[in-house]
Amino acid sequence: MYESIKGLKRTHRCGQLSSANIGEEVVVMGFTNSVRNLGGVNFINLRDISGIVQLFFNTDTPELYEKAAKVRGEYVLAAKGVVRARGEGAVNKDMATGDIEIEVNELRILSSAETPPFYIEENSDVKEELRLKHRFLDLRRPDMQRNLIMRHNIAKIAHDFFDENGFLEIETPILVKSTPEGARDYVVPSRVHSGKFYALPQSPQLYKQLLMVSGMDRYFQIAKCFRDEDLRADRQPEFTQLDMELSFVDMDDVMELNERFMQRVFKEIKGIDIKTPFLKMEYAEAMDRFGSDKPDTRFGLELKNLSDIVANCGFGVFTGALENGGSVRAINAEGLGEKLTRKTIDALGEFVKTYRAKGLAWIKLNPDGVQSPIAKFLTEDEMNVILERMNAKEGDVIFIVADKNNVVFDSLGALRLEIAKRFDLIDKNRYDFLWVTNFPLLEYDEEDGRYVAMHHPFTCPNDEDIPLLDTDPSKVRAKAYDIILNGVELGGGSIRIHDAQLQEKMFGVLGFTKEQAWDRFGFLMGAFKYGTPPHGGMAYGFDRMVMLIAGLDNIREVIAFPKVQNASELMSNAPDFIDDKQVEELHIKLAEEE
RNA sequence: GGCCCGGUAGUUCAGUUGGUUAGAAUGCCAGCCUGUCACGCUGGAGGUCGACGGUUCGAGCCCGUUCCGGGUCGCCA
Repeated sequence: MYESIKGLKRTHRCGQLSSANIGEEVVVMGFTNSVRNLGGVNFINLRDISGIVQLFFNTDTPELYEKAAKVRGEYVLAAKGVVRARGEGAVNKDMATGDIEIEVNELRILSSAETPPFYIEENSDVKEELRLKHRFLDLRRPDMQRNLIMRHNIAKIAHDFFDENGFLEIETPILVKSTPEGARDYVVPSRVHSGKFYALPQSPQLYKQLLMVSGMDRYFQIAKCFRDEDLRADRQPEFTQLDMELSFVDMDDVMELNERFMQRVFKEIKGIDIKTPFLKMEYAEAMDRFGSDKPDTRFGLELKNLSDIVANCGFGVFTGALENGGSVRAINAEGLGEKLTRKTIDALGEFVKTYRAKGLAWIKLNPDGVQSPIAKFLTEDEMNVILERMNAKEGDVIFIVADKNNVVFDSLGALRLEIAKRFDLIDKNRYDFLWVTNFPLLEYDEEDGRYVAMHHPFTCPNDEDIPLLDTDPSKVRAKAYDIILNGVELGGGSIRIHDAQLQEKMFGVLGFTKEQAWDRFGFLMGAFKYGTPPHGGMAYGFDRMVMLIAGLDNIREVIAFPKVQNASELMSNAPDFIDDKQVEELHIKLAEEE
């Protein structure tokens, strides 16, 4: 049963009303947040996206009172009435509209409601699984509404900012050609072309570069992207990029523009002044000092290389790692000696094992001297030089990992963050922006036995490194840059190759034959032949950006309808089986059930 | 694919060494109540202990398998 809205026009949102409206007749509509019927007088809190306002009923108007008495939680109501001040002692200071109420003279029940499976309230501690099954109810909660409002506001700033800076928003296709490089593609079978498939875009990369060839000059888009890879707290298979590309620019131009963009976002959303220019750090330095290409610079615990000191020591684990081309590196947990009990140190040892480190050596500087399981392998001299390099003093604990470089960096980089988190070393009020630049262009893929692009195959090498493509590709650095905020990769980009020959050469280094390269990317290289502006750009992980600015640590909190860990959607139950007829039309055969 | 954590009234949780009829809070339903705002008071209903199998005289608890959810490593150009 429901009543018609006919003839009623909403005049205010609930949260907009204040003592300034006293005496006005208003119409509000919303959800029933709570009912307090005292018998003879009844208060209903009505909620909409703007807030909550109290409706007043009593037995002076018996029919209205009876009707209001039937209202239950989440009923959708329209109420017409007069705003009035609450009496002395009836003011609720904890409520934004707590000094007023609406004395209702007309009530319509626009929709009744079953009792929801969980309370609609802020800071709900209900299991996420249940929230996601009833996401439409979860999104009634004020904190979720705030998150999506913030997301909207950031998107609006992006539209304004890029518009003001000469960018055009242009949509690129969702059904695209599958590209072999990079993440796994989501594919869509073609009905018209038997045996052929579209892919969903991992990013608008090729199209935005073609738009530069087209002379569109500056492009941006808030673009849906898809990658068929496993999820994380900050990763969804379907996600949103804030994507841009600019003609006639070099790295500095892209970075300067984006610093102004971030400055504007932080000013308007959080009222925070961000200082520019941002710190810039080369990839090699970031790895060396922080063991990460996205360092959190809000705290110390920097890595130090001990390889030269222990090169000839008596500890086989160290010398073995060095003989295999690895390194021995360490961090100093300054002043944490008392908190780092044997049990905690053992736990951290287990922690680094998840990053493939075989063990975690440690040196503890107790008041009564040095304590370390590896002390017996080191000469007094070696120990002293280590302590000196680590600036170690009483109360410190030094952690050492020896292995292949990538394992040392991964495990110590992660250990550094883990210690900071455990012992609360991070100033949560800081916003440390950082550009990481000069990435290697290529990395060697042991599995495939060839070089793969670290960023993507369209990234331009540093001008002075181009000759190295023929002699030592691993040494070539790229005109690539990532923007890091508090140790989280907000986005990244590069200056692109805009020359067909150089692009062809790049594919050659990646192990493509000329035929393969032209078959897959010919439309790009062909386009380059007709005159191409130098161009570059970047893309932000938009969901992640909103998450960080909202101070959250889970991306699902800023996505209206996210997917869960197995990439399904609990509310609609996607993905699901399709009709046999659909399968047939698509010319595909399904594997027999096992 | 690996590792770790979780699943008990609608919800959030407790449940001792394996032992009577599985509890609490809150929500829900009914009655009373004219200034509440976590309204109050009285009463009531509400359970496939994720599922399946095993051990046992006896399983929410132990064992195995499996499903679901979370975190993470691999993966994510």
